[in-house]
Amino acid sequence: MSQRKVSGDAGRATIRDVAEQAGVSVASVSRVLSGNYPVSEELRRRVMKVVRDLDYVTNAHARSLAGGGTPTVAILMDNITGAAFAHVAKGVEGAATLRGWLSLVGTTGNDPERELALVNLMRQQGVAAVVLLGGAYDQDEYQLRMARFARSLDAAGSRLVLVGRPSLEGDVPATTVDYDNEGGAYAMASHLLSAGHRQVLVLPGHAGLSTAQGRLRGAQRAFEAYGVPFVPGMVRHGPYDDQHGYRAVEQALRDGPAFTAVLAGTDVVAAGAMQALRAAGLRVPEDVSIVGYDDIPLASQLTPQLTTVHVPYEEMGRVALRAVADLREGGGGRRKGIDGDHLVLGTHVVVRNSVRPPARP
Amino acid sequence: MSQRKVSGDAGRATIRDVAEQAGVSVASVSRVLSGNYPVSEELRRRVMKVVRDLDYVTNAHARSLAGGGTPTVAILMDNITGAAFAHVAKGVEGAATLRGWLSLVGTTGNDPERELALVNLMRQQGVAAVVLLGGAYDQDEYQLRMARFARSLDAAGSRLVLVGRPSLEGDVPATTVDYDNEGGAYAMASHLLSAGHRQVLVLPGHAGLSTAQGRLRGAQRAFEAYGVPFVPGMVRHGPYDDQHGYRAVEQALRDGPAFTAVLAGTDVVAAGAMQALRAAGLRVPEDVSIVGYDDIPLASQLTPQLTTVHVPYEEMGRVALRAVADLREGGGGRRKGIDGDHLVLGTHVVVRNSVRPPARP
DNA sequence: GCCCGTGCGGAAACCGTATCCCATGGTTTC
DNA sequence: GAAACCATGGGATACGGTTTCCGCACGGGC
Repeated sequence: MSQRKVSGDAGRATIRDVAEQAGVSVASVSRVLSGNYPVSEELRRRVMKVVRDLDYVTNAHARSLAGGGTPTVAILMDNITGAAFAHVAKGVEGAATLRGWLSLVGTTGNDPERELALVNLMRQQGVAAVVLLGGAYDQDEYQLRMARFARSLDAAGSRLVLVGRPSLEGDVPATTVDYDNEGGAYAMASHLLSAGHRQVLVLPGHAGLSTAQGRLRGAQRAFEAYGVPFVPGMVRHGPYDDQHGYRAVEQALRDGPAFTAVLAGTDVVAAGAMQALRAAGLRVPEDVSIVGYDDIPLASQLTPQLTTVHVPYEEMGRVALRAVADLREGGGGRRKGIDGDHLVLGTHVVVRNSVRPPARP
Repeated sequence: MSQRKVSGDAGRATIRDVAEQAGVSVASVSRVLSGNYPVSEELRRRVMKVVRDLDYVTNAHARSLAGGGTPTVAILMDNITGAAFAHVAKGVEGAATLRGWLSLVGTTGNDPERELALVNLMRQQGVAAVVLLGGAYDQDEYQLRMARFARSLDAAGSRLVLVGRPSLEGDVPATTVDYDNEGGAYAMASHLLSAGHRQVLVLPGHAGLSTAQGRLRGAQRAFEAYGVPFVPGMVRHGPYDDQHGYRAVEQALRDGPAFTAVLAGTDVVAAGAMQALRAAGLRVPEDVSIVGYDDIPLASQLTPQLTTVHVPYEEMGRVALRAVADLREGGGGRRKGIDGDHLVLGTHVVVRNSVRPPARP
């Protein structure tokens, strides 16, 4: 009676167990399972029967160690419950699954420490790519931190992908997938201006956030293009949540300035703004027009349905994954600076029912 | 000049590189890093310096293989973008991160084949637990399939956790985390009935879905308790999306029967219903009352804010992870049938502004 | 001054799989 | 008929860690 391993004990069956029970060598089992080596029909049958009997699955860790293994992509974001992020994640995950890749998910809660810890954790896992989602605060420090991440991942044969974040300056091994944030805001503001609005309450988001800054710039440019003075006092910064939308509108209604339209930084902010207007007895869009940004499902679930900027979040996720997959298959040669490092997708205004020309007072 | 490995080549540094450069043995490096063995301060300093210099991280696959490794939990769901699922996922992920666990995510797209493939994939990964989210169709076949999954995972030292799904009959090694679905529906329907509504359009969801069935049963029981006949013709089955809510209401308004309130199966369905009512020129709640289920953020973003049933999704996620973590730490002894295999969390009605007593015609 | 206990570092045996290299037996070719 | 060849299967090794077992050096107590 051998000391090796009590048959039928807990824990999973190994390839050795299969080999032993089938009366073949370990190498043969491996070959049957991976199928990249000619084996006789007889051998295949014998092995597969034992595999089924033992309900054997290969150990992914061992396989990875030995060189094979399925590639894994890590998705890191602030918060899974954000609709926009969730759509990007869906895009990444879907594209990953399509080519047999695995997806890991981690949330940073907007904490640089946790971000660092997670990137390191992913590096340990030997992921093929780390996808970082969402806007960034504190630009200068951000650039340095990301550059470190990028080089560190690159050294480990992995790749940093920035989605919806500012791309990196200098010669940094990273891929950026972005959308025309400022252009979308420009178009959205133009839509309001061309409807005749001149007094627009602007809620771009948190002042330090890169996406908010871009959306504000786009709006400003539209005002300039229309020759309408852009009054800084009409801008209210704050987080991307409905409470901020509510409070900002509530306060503006109480303390001024007067406005005939609200340009919200996201659909969620617009939802809050809409509630505040209703609470004050104002009708949308008859009394006040309102527009959002992102085009998440919420936008079409509100009444009236929200005119907003469509951002192809899910496709950004797919594109991000495709980019790293291509890079990985395209050959190991570092193709620094080649186009494909920075992809920009278009945005467009989706016209629904939340905008009307301003009422003549 | 050794053939071993060209220093500075691509690929990550190994523990051997660190040992060599620090002039110590591999074992010492391992001991410094895992910290479960006394080492001198001098050694620690020397090793850590090289670790930083080389930007070394341990190889998680190798570590797992050797016995250690960070536990991983797999979250499998239909669709990441569903708000309710996302909250559960957040709960699981948060609790996992809290104890240093990793989270894998996969989406099944409601395809049993993909579910099977994913469960196998997770088994290969050696995950500590597989968490399956969401209601189930086709009860009898579901029971068999899950029982197989459960046993298969159990044999591999892993654990199946069902969240918001029917629990398994018989002696199956699985954990279920559920909420009082039927009770919530009972309370919600009672709320409408006690406000005086007698003609209620019921949109419970897809006829074959376990959650929809529970919500319908709860509503029925409430009608019985109030002595109000439950008219099957007032029930409209369909998917959990806003289009279904819209169409069902639109059609009922056109073809009858008459109703003074809508009992929607989810908040999203309620949002669609609300739109249809508005489109028909009816006011909510003055003309028609409406209630939802789930209490996702959407519920409080609609106007009027939706009265709905709060389901503690995020906590369910946390509870699910805690359950498997406890099981794993509590000792290997299979404690079949012990309480803790089936956890049920409470639900409660959240009263907002979408219900009024019916207008006297 | 010797002995023994203690503390720490090194060598080696695993973990489970993929793959390289070689052995074997039968078939083809000259 | 012998040599070369093909197809197939087995043994050994590498992957990058962790951990056990051992031995060495050092210091204190008698």
